[in-house]
Amino acid sequence: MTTSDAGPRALAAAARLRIAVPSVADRVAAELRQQLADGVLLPGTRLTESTIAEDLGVSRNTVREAFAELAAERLVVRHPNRGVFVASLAPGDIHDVYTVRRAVEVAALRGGGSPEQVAAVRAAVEEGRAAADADDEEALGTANQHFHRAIVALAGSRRLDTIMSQVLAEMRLFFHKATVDAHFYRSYLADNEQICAALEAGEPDRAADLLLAYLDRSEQKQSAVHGE
Amino acid sequence: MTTSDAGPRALAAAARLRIAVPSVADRVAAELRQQLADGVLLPGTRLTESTIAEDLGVSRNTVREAFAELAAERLVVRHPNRGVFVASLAPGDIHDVYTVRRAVEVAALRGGGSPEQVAAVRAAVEEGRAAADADDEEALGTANQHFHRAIVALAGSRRLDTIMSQVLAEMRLFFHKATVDAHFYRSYLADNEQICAALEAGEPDRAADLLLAYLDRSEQKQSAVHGE
DNA sequence: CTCGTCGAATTGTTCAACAATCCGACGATT
DNA sequence: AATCGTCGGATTGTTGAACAATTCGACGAG
Repeated sequence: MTTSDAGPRALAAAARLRIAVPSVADRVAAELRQQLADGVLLPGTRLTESTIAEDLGVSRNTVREAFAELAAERLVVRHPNRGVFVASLAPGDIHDVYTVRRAVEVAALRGGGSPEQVAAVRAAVEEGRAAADADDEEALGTANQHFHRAIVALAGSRRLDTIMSQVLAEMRLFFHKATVDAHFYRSYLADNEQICAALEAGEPDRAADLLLAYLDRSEQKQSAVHGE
Repeated sequence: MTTSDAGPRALAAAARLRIAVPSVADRVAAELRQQLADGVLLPGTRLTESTIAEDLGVSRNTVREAFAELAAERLVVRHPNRGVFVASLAPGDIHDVYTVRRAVEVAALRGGGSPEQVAAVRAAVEEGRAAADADDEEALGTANQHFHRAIVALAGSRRLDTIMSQVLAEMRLFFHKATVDAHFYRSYLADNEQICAALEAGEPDRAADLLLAYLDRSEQKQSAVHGE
């Protein structure tokens, strides 16, 4: 046996270290998730099993499993016997999503957090500031997500983290309309700074109140942009 | 065409009314969920695809789809190439679950709620009282779940409701040990009554504080029962 | 006693087939 | 002309079989 074919062995080693190599269905789901986040697939778009199976060179059954993953994350909806469609959020859904965010983020923030966790929040704030200086709207958006993810991470709960991830993924679905406004995220910079400062000052309750006000404002903006 | 074969047509009618008839995979998932809740399948048990496929008279692929559903709900875990196992919660997971409950339930309760929603909470309290009078431990447990579900329902958020449903489903997985103590749920009756009363009195914040204390106590009890 | 190898069992994935369902188009009836 | 039923194509839901990849335990060599 020669040493030239490092492929299979490297994968096996990775599997042992990382516990597992992602399955094909997982990779398909990841690819679709990416396209959803990038806005390649817009809300309401129909996803045909056979088409995607061909495009990605996998079996229709595998695509089906990927759909199950995405449906569980609410990124797509299944209409029995009709197909799966990219999820589209109604005005009511916007309020619903923000209700979850208020519950999760405020609770996490109110609990304070370890110095390292607080430092992560600070890092996200600085990341946003840097993006703003560079006029990089895209980086500004992701920095904002990092900020809110860091806040939830304060609670140190795996389940809360995944809930937040899903909510953010859902929001990316209908954020594309909003990002046309270049000043959209920028207005949040000051809020993030204030919240972070309050947290660092050992006043998590005040920080939580600020966050609550921020979320209410954000919801109003989103609702305004999104139809009535 | 005769009128004797009402089968297919009845199903079609149901489909039109209910939007859809549950798919086979959904029914398989429901069956497994039931067995998990009933304690027929204990944590750590391995679920073999072919066995379940035979037992339920469905295809292995369909079982696979059902597994995907359950995995998304964290009721089972997939070990790649090894199989799926009934999820078992470590001590850390208990705290994790209660962290989610504190975030979700307290936030929902603090928001108050419509008179009908409050009435639903009251109904759950009375349901528990009746079960206690009848010495029906099982009914007492489900009444308790109804109570907490009703609290979350105060927020009127579909997403929060499903999150709560999943958390409760997870808890049923490791509650079987605890229910040996006949007085386990009974001790919660007074708490529920107090919380409900505060809510009805228009003091949601006080109710939330009571609930918070209740959840902390509940977590301690669970941790004590469950290993260290 | 440790290590490597072999083999059985199970999972991951594909493929092909068929029933059930949906949807649009076409045509008949009023 | 508009409405309604019917038909046919396309897609999904589900099955069954097949095969590669992987795991795990057992067996045997050193």
